[in-house]
Amino acid sequence: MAGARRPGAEISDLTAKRLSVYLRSLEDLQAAGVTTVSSQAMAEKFGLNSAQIRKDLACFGEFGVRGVGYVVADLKDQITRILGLTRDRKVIIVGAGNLGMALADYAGFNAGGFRIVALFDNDRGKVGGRSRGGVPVLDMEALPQIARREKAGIAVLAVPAAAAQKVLDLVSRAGIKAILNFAPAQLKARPGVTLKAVDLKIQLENLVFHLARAEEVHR
Amino acid sequence: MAGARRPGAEISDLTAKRLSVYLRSLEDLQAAGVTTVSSQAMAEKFGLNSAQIRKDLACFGEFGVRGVGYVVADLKDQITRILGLTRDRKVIIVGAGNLGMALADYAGFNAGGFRIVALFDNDRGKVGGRSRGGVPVLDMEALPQIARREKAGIAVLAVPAAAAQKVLDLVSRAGIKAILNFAPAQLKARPGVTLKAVDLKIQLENLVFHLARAEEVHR
DNA sequence: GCCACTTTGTGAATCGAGGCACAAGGTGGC
DNA sequence: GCCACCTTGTGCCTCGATTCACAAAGTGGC
Repeated sequence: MAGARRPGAEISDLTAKRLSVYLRSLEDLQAAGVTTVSSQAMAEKFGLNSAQIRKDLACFGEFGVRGVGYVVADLKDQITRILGLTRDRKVIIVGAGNLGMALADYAGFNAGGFRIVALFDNDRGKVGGRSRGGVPVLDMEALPQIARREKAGIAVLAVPAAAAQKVLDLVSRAGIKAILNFAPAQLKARPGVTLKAVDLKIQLENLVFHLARAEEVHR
Repeated sequence: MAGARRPGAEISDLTAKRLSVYLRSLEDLQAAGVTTVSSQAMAEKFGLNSAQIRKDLACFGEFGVRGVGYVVADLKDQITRILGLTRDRKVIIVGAGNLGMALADYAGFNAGGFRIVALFDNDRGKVGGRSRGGVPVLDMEALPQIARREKAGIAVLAVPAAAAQKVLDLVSRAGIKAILNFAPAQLKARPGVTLKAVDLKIQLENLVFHLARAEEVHR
């Protein structure tokens, strides 16, 4: 049975994130020549509950074979399809500072269906240059036009916090519907736009919080 | 009633993350000259429920004044103390590739009580150099010694996925108890070590998932 | 000093995610 | 073809997080 989707079922974001994890694991398994895998085996591999894995997968159809498990190659294809990774996606990065430049060249970003087409900055000194990996730095004013022409679906914000909301509005108006924000600021996206934040400072502070608690108990 | 902590109460990680968000907001308010703020006002500021904010704060004592709200300066100090941000923390970064180098110079990482003392890499070609911002790149073999001498509390992993688990074990053995992992891999930390993952690929894939769903509905 | 008003702190209700346990369904041996 | 065995898919339960709603407590005006 092919791809019997259930359009009504609302998928939790947590489930979607786990699907990415499963996919990565399946790629490893496939590379290792494994052809089938049970939910139990996958669960042990990364400290999850096997029922959870089965439930996550069951959201989208019945991919498993009872008594056997899941066929690695099939499941990989299914998840790839579910996640929408069947076609390439173009990404633009706004902010050509340290972080923006590094992200532009970061291998993890330019693989697996993602391609970074341009960096944007409003600093005339940076415009016209390229990242070490060759991604061009363009003027912010060209963003709407380029974004539409290239059909960029995703924007990464690597700008200072103070500018972030303004830039978010700009890229939203340019028709981009998915945004990854690295700026340390709580932004508001208009409906229909998906906004994810990667807040490094909060992550660090959270680590310190755990450290401080551990020290306290120790005392 | 100064800092009436409740040692028994277990604090959720979600609460701790929100405290960081509150702290940032309080800094803004203080800079803007605001002296008191109500939970209601903060809630509106970033789309949260006011009861949640009050409950988060109530975990650690009674900081508010009924009928008035919270005194911005006091609350800021309290949260700073709760999060353990009263003293500086030294951070090491493992992996001097694009990402590691960028993180070393990233302003958000070298502020607010964090200081990056060194990068480590096992590539002899990189060892001996410095990041643009001046952070030295040292040999991986020196890591345990340097980490202990500098009393580094936090390690950031910016190494390839294949090496990540090994590096995690190494820094754990060096006495580091808090680790931020950027490698796209599911790692296992020993008990007593806090491990947080920032998985950029999963974030991107998650965005694509939302895009794909939106496109589907559109059709 | 008293009262109307505001906002906190918190018990109770609600909601959602994760885990358990088992019936349903498929496989391979004979 | 039948049977013992294995693993999926799923109803039910548990637990924690969020939200609601209200009594308690402080403020400012008069």
